[in-house]
This record gives sequence, structure tokens and C-alpha cells, in this order.
Amino acid sequence: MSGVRVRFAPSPTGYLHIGGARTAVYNYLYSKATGGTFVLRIEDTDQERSLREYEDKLLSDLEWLGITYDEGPSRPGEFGPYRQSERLEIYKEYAQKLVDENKAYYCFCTDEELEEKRNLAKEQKAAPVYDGTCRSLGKDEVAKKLAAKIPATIRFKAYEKDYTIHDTVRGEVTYPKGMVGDFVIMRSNGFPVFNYCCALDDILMKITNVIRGEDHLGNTLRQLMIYDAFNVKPPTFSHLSLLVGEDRQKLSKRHGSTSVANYRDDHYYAPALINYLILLGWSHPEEKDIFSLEEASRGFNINRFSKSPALFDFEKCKWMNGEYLKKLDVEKLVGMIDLTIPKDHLYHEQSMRWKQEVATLYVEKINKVDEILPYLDLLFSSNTEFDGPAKEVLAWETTPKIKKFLKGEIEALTIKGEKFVKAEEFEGWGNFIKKELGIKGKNLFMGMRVLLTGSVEGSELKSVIPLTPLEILYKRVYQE
RNA sequence: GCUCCCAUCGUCUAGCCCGGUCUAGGACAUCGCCUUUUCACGGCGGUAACAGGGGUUCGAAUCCCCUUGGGAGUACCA
Repeated sequence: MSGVRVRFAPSPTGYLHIGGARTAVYNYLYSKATGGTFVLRIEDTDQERSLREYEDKLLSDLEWLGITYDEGPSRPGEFGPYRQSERLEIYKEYAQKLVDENKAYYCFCTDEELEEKRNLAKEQKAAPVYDGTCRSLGKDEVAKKLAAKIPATIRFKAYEKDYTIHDTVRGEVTYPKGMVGDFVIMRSNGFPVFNYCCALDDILMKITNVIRGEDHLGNTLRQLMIYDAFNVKPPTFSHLSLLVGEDRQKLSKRHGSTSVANYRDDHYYAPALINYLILLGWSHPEEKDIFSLEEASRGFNINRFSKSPALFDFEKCKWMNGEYLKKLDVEKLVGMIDLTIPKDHLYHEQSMRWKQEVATLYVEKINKVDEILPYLDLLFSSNTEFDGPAKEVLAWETTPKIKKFLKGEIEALTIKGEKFVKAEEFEGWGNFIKKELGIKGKNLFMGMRVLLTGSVEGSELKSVIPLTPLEILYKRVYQE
């Protein structure tokens, strides 16, 4: 095991977003590629928005995607607990340490005062940074206020110096000094604030590489200061470009399906979704498009991230899903189809062999398993409605002759108690019509097709007809 | 406002770091042809991009600067 330790640190404030899934998979891939450790940390310090229910969903979505982790809430390692709400004492302890070392201080400013200051700064077109009012409070005064239970936050004394982030995808990003004022690290309710606990946890959990969305680039400045205060060398950062919607804005709910659950419910095949996600902002060294998680980790190079934001292309994602379906074992494919077909559908009454043949036949035409339903419905629909081109075929003088013959054959088989026409028998019909009735070419094939299926188009007749229940065929040819 | 980031076909991207092999490659989408007496699959081919302007250089998609356009951040959210 190499020394590499990465983490995915979602907040359970909603369903797992595909952007989050992308971040997660890159971390996963990097840990696999380096033989490192992948840590899952739940950042639930926002009491109001964090829900345990979301955490459960998050975990199951990750599992569905096939992203596993080495340490996390349900996989305790030596750096736990992995839920921030269970680490409150730790944050408190270290915050106090910072106060003792004069690197942080108690602040008693109220929300109203703060807002006023911000507005003032805005008016003067200055950066809205905290003015440091409570910085100079005397020790006794602080003790008195604390004893009086006046709500207090703990603010970090921002360092007055330039900071340069060494980022594997951005290069060197320098933030000039004075960008941030003294920021809150502990809320008045005793909960830590993101930038502080995130950095502290990364330190405590010995994270070596932080791979996350570009929206955190700015946060890195504050986090760097925390590393500084604790005298710890910061990890290597990789800030990924964001996923955007049609309007080129950061991908959010209003862009349609953005949660992993949406895709699961929409019958996407997880390995395909993951494959597509990996390709959004990263490219395979050999320019491969289709690869498994395992293959990706083998060729995973952290230097191959794209800097510009990527637009999620539903069309291509679906295409990729189709590619995966075509490579699937029939058994697996049938298993997936089973789940998407309505319970009362005649499909479920058919034999396994029939299901497999149907699956094999139609997988070529679909990109998602649920897209097979219309084809299935076609197979079982007894009253056919003829469209324009089909009516034309019906009007041919040869068609009634074929119909008469077909009626006889189908009736005979029905009397015999058959459920389906065998492929050879069906071929025999064609031959008979050709030889004995003298009908051939387009007249023959189209005539049979329209009579038997009601349409001028569809899959190969000799595959479809043997899969269509005889009684359905019967109804179709006897229909006037 | 301020700070930072980004900029190759409609979309995802290769190439950029280490200028010439780039008349810019691949994939999705799209169009055409072949195949299939239908549809689809498949095969073949086409349309389609270095944001603009300046430099540097014998030579720039590649290096530098500016402009424009887009994005992100600027909380007791994460």
C-alpha cells in the first residue's frame, strides 16, 4: 500500500449529484491507480440541511455505481469517526488550541452587526471582510462575556500574506494577501465551519491528495491558512472543472436529471454511466472511450484532466449505455429487462428461452433496457392498425392470396395446440407461397410482413414471427 | 465591485508542458453511400473547430501580452 490517501467528502443535504459521483470516481480511480486508500467522510456539520436519510441514499448510490471505499462510516479505520457530527469534540479541542496560541479568538458580533459591516463594505466597494472588531478584546472581557453566555463564534486570524496553490490541473494559482478577513471556524452553536473542519480532518486523516470540484478552489486559500496554523504541509490539490448544463451554468436540478438516483430509476446501467462520467473532463491515455473501472484505474493519470467545464450530453450517455447492453450476457440482460416490464405484462409468462431470444433480438435496437417495452407491446398486440404504406400493401392483388394461405396454416397449428410457429415452419410458408402461389420478391415479403405484423417495418420477420404468440398471429390474420 | 479560473468541430475531447510530423485526430450527434427486398445493427465516406487582435520565431493550436466571451468564489452553506 502506497502512502496515498484520498477522500470523497459529500454533505448529506440531498441526493448524490452526478457531479459528486464524478468527483468520487476520480478519487476512487486515483486510489486504485496508486495502491492508496480511499476515505469516505460525511460532512454533516450543517445541522439544518443534513439528513441521515440522505446519507443512506448517498451510500447506496455509491454502491450502485460500484464505487467502494476503504475507510468510512461503515468501514472504520484508524482515523475515525468518519462522520463530522461525531467529531465535534475534536474540532472544539483544536479550535481551543488555536485560541490558546493566539491564532484564533472569540467573536461576539451579532448577525445584524455583521450584515451592516458587509453592506458598508459593499457601498465602499471594498472586499467584504471582517473588520476584526473582537480581535482586540481583552482576556478578562472575553471571559466575562463567555461566562454571561453571550453567543460567541471562534474566528481564525487570517494571515496577511500571498498564498500559492500548487494544483495539478490548474498549475500555480496565487491569491494576493488581504483577500479574506478573519473567518469563523466555530459557530456559536458549537459546530465547526466547513473550511476549518475540512482542512483539519484532511490533516488528521493524513490525506495526501485532494481531488474535488473547482468550486472549492477559492476555499483552498482559507484551508491553506489552517494548514499553516497547524504547521502541516498541505496535500496536493487537483481542482476539477465543473459540470455545466445547456446554459453553461453549473449543473443543478433545473437542468433535468442530475442525481444519480434519477439515472438508476431511469434504468441506466451503472458501469455505463460511470464510464461516461469519467470521460467528462478526463481522457484515457490511449484515447479509449469504453473501459471498465478496473481498466480506467490502470490507465489513470492525474495529469489528464481537462481545465474547461464539461457539458453533460444525455445523447452520448445513452449511446454508451447501449454499447454496454450489447456486450452484456443474455442472462444478465434478461434480468435487467425483467425489472423494467410492468408486472401484468404477458412478457412475464414466457419461457426463459423466449425471453433470451427476444432480448438478443432487440438489444441491437435499444440504448436502455426500458426501451424494449414498445417492441414487446408490438409482439403482443392483436389488433393492428394499418398505416398508409401498410394499406397500400394490403391493396396489392397478391396480398389476399397470401392472407388466405396464412389463415389456413395458422389455424391448423392452433388446432394442433401449438403456441408458436417454429422458425423452420415459418420459412416453409414463404417457400410455399413462392413455389405454389407464384408470389415472390417484394409482394411476398411485404405481404407477409404487413399481414403478420401490421407494419411495413420492423425486425427480421423470421426472427419476430416465431417469437410472436400464435394466438396473436391468429387474431391478426383473421382481423378484417 | 473585487479575486481567481477557463477558451480546439453543435457536444465530449486528442494535440499544448518539450513550437515544425496538424492540409488539427477520435467519439456522440448529423448527412450520404453500401449492406439488409423493410427498420435497426454494421461497414464506408462527408459536413463541421484552433474566440479575436497583437507580438516572439525561419516557423505557433502550441510561448508571451491585450481584448472579448464564459465560469466560479466572495456566509455562523458545503
